Amino acid sequence: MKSIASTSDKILDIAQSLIVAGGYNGFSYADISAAIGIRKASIHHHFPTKAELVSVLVDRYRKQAEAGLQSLREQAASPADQLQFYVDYWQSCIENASQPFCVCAMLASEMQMLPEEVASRVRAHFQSLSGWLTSVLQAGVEQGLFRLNKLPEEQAQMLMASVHGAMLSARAFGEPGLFIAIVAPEIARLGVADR
Amino acid sequence: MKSIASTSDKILDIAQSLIVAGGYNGFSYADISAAIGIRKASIHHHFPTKAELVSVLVDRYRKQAEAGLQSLREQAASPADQLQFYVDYWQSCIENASQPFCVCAMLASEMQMLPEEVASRVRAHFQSLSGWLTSVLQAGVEQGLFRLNKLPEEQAQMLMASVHGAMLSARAFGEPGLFIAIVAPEIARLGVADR
DNA sequence: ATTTGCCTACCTACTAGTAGGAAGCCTAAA
DNA sequence: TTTAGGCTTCCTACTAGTAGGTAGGCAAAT
Repeated sequence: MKSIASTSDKILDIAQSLIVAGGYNGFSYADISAAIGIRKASIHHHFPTKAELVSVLVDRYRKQAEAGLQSLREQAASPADQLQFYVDYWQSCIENASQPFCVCAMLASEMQMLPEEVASRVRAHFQSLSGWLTSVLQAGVEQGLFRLNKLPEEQAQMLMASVHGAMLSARAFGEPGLFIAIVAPEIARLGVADR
Repeated sequence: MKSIASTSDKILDIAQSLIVAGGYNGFSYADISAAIGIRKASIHHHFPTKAELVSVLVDRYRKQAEAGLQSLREQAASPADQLQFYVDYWQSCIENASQPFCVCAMLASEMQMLPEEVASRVRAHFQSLSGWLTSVLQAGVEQGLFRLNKLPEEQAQMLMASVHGAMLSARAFGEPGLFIAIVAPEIARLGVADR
């Protein structure tokens, strides 16, 4: 139970939800200020520049994501379950609107005009996510759970694209259920023959 | 040969490229002004408000897209070719960086903070695109070219998500070739057994 | 005694949008 | 044929508000 949340954590929390909603240019220090009842200048005390704030934010997000994915690989029974938990996580995020989009996917769409320090961190997240997916697929193949007709890294890229595209469609249509409707068949297809 | 381009067309052209790069909040009237050598106020003459400008822009984009997709269905030999031409179009756009992202996909990611008049138009594009894909898949099934294990509309949603996700990945990794690497196997998979 | 966290007060640059006028063009009446 | 009106397009000059960011002070904790 983490009852206390430091001011800088609160700043990052609200900034993250604002980025998820509207991207890098879709929020301002004034927005954060209004949301957590602190003056604009005080936010600059914690994060001198916007680029720095978002860099720290992405670092934090990456650390959380990598920890979560890592513990999934250690705890979940099989590679198939690991994938299932991964998409279930996003499904519930989207369904209850808590975090209805990946912050790095959001930022990736604005890649071309992101400060370089942010862009490189977003790229790094994409790399580590595709790496995780690749290794899960690889493990699944070795255990005879998956039968891929592509290399694991290629299949991982396809899967990742599906997940991000499904997020986008769910948002575009305003239908949260669309996410799992698109992604579920995609992962089901990896199974060998199946029951 | 359309040698002359009206001022309002030039405004829409540059606005579109700016949106593709940075989204709705990623450009300003000043940016357009600087790019085409006209004063800010003159742009307001053509498009009184930003929401109106982007609405007209999306309308124009939708008309072009629907015309293009429609003529594809009339001209391309088979449903398989139609899909191929569709992804080839985007591949070349991404490869030569002319239009390296769908303007509606870009706007869809910002859906939550778009003016309603813009949001509804973006939704409409997603609907007509998924409709086109559905009917092409349907025709392919009827001609014995495709064997789907999902309903055509479900398969169309999956395909659309793949395309948008692949655009995002290509952008995130800064590797244009990633787009076709993700999308090509996805459409190849639709074919019956194959040669 | 210094650091931390927040404040007031301010800055410059930029945002979308407005007011009003000048120049050119099209049409139609004189 | 000329001229008058109206429309289009662009301009300069401006507004109120917001952007990210800074300077300096004050109080409490270390």
